Amino acid sequence: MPRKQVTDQPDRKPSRGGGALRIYEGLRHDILTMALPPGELLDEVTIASRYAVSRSPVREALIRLTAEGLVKTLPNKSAMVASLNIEEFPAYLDALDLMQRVTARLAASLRSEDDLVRIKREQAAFERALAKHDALAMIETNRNFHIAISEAGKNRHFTMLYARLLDEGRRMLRLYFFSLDDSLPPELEFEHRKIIDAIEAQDADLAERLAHEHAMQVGERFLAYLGTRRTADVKLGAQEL
Amino acid sequence: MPRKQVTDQPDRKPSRGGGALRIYEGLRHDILTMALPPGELLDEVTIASRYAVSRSPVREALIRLTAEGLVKTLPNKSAMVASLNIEEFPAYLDALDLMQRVTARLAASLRSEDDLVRIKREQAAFERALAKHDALAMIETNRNFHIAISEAGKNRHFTMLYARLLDEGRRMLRLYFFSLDDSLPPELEFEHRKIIDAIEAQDADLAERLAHEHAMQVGERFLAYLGTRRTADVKLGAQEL
DNA sequence: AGTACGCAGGCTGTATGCAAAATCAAGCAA
DNA sequence: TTGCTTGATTTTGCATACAGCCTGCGTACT
Repeated sequence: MPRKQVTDQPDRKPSRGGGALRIYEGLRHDILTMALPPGELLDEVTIASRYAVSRSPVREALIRLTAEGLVKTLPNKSAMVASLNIEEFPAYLDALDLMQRVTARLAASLRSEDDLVRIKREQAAFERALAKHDALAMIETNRNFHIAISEAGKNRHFTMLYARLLDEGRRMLRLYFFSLDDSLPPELEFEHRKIIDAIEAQDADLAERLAHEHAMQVGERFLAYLGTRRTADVKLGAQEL
Repeated sequence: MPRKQVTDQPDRKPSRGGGALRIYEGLRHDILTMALPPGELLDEVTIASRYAVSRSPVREALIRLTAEGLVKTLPNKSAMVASLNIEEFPAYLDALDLMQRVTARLAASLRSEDDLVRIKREQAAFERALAKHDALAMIETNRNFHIAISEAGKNRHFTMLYARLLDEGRRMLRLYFFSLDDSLPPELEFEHRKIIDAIEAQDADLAERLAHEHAMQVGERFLAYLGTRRTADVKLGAQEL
């Protein structure tokens, strides 16, 4: 006879209500890691069969992702993964900079001891990912580090926008890391640590300035990546360009 | 014989896809105007019957509203209109102030002539609503005025957060206007005009300062409203308090 | 040859059906 | 009276059914 289930975690039924959430998180993860590249078509029946559910929860997940801006949908047509528009990069960087500055400043002023230990824990996770050259983990832990700072600032609205910006950025960072072959300029680690020190010392002005510099650094690195020309030294033979 | 339809607007079928949008906009409007007060239960079948559709498009609308934070939903329970949490007011005001400042500054720097005429058009609509003592129209045109400024700043992310904040604020303003019996201190009109002038003159510093003062004014007015005690001078008879 | 039309297939938007979960009330026990 | 259990009812979450829109291809016509 079938033995009684004691631990209820292992093969517990998807507990009514978990379906849509599972798909939402799955799609979200795949989009942010670029497993689903920008422009990829997300037709409902394909996704439904992939997750072994009906179209209803898929639809719910797509609606939520659309509301977050990660998915675009045209009426009566398939949804698709939102593309990252390079022409919006300046505006993106402006927004990221401002949020980074304001969250760092607020965190320095309002942090509790608990906030501090959480920030340090996230930074430790980031450094572990860095040591392992695990690009995906780096991106995710970097995001979590900054979110932890933002939450120490205790302003829901700033945290929400900042989280959206950082998630949007995850896809750009993914491109960047691809180009770096999963190794990373370790300055990021030191920049993070200096920010932590400023927050710990409750020096709001310093925290803001460091956060600003950090944002500028990230922006410059990404621009430098966009500037890399891998075919510049390829000899193209006799024809003149 | 039935005459041929030439104009296709009048009784055109809800054109497949309009259903969910109609419900979304309807609910959104009712929530923002407090026709649906915070905490109101939104059960799907009731709404579905009210809009004469099935539960599917209702569900879509509720999901979208939930993603926007206007509706809260607990698993396996009815959705409800999100409550405005008074304890979050300081954080709200911080966010509103920052967004107002940054959008005004950007608008002053980046505005085009078209932006300017649109801003002035929205302001004209606001002044008309003001003259008519139409509280609902005032609230809506005020929002549109500020959104127009934000869009002149040409940063999608700021505009998005700002729009959310202003919409959230519409519900608080509604309370405020209720207390004022639809009359409004006309300083708002002059504050708006001064901001427009600064944007027109492309004086970013001035625009930011005025926007900041405007935000502070609105915050103070709302706090003053919260401070009004209408029963303070009521004689309660013999019993000592 | 090139274009317009039509039809079939696929996909989305909406409606409906069904079962798990929650809520409520009555009944029972303490 | 109070608290707990139980059954009915309501409501959500998911599955399925159906209908309209879009696409693509084939065919006929210019």
